[in-house]
Amino acid sequence: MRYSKDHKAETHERIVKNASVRLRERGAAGLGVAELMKDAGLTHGGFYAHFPSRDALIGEAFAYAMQQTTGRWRKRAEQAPEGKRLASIVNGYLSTEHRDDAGNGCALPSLGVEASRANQKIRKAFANKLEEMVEVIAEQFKDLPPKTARREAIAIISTMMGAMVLARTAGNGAFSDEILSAGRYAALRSEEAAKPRAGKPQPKTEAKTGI
Amino acid sequence: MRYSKDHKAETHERIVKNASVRLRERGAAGLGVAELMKDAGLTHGGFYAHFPSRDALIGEAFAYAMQQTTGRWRKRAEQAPEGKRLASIVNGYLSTEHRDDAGNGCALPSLGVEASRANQKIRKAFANKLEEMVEVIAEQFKDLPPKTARREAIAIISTMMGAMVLARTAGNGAFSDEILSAGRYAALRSEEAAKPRAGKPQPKTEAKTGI
DNA sequence: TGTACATCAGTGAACGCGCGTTCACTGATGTAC
DNA sequence: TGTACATCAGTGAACGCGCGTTCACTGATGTAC
Repeated sequence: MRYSKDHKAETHERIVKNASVRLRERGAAGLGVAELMKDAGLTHGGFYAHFPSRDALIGEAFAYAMQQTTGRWRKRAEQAPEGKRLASIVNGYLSTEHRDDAGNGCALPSLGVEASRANQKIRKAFANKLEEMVEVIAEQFKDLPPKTARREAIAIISTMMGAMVLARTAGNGAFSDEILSAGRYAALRSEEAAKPRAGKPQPKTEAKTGI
Repeated sequence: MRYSKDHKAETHERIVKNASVRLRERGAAGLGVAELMKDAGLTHGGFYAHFPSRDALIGEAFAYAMQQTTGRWRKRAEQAPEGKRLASIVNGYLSTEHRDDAGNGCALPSLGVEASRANQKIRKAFANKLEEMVEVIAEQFKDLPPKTARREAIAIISTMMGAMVLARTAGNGAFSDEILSAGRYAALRSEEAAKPRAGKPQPKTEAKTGI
């Protein structure tokens, strides 16, 4: 059979999107070429008309997951009314829906560790996307000096993604819900504490090692 | 050859310990039976005299990593002088040494995601160890009501492990160091903010979804 | 408008490598007598 | 004290399955004339 002009590109994209969901659900070790092609309604032989190798697809699937993630952060930051943006991001992030749907969720908790073990190309791309996320959050702290705003942003992202990983590890019962709740609390408190306000001293504890 | 009474048990333990380091470094997908036996100075055929299957070893390696992790948390909490315990834990955790030696480090950032994808036995064991870690940290907040102390503990652990994952993803340059620093700052600020003190209102932001 | 040919996304059988697993064997030392 | 036998942790060749990859082929539609 012969197909319309964009047919191949559409198929390619469908394979990558499916793979990106599976990648976030199960990690790279859980991705089989045959299964991915079946997901896309094809047989495994056609795979190499789209990708030079399985590794190449995994690279694209990583990239897609990361790009989708940063896009969503931006979108959410833009759509929420000013002053409630961080709360909107944090509450959406540390939700049971997000916890229970890793495949369509943020790439940081599902792929961060794997990215840190991957080849340099993936690591570098991942670090770049992380930088973007830091900037999106840092923009919510316009009153603070840039370095301080970045510090706040990094802290919030760390807390959110850490709580998400722990919540998923704990399953979906009371303990897991407690983790999500504690994470929301801490991330939003972070925001409170960071707002410079008359008469409220900045915390004095500072790092002792590692820099 | 014939060996001393404890020889087999010692070999078994050596294999498990090596595997646990490799597991934290590379994840379960990176563990090959032949390589692990070579690490222990043996040939691959003898593996099945020690373990019924590769999966069984991975289970033991998981358990060892988790048990070692909780043991260290306890030890560090006991050894530091009162009042500096949390700072000691946080600064030790979010150090470049820990970042650059995942194989001998905390099981949460290296194995948490993988545990959440593993079989129920590993998941359950992992969640139990996480509970222990929460309790170790919660004990540092003796002044707070138990539920609040747990919330603080969970927040600190989330921030620490999240920052560690992100720092490793970012490599070992300036951005990575910045993440460690921001994590230490936030985790220790969390401690400050949690201490009930006259005239200082508790933060009012509360979770909206997910519980 | 109709016919012959080219194109190329997709098919499915087959290959081959890596790796988990099996198994007959080894050989040093402990035990029985 | 010496001899025969039992034990069993470890050896290394071989098996076989899963899975990534290759390749000759298909067949519907576009293009040339």
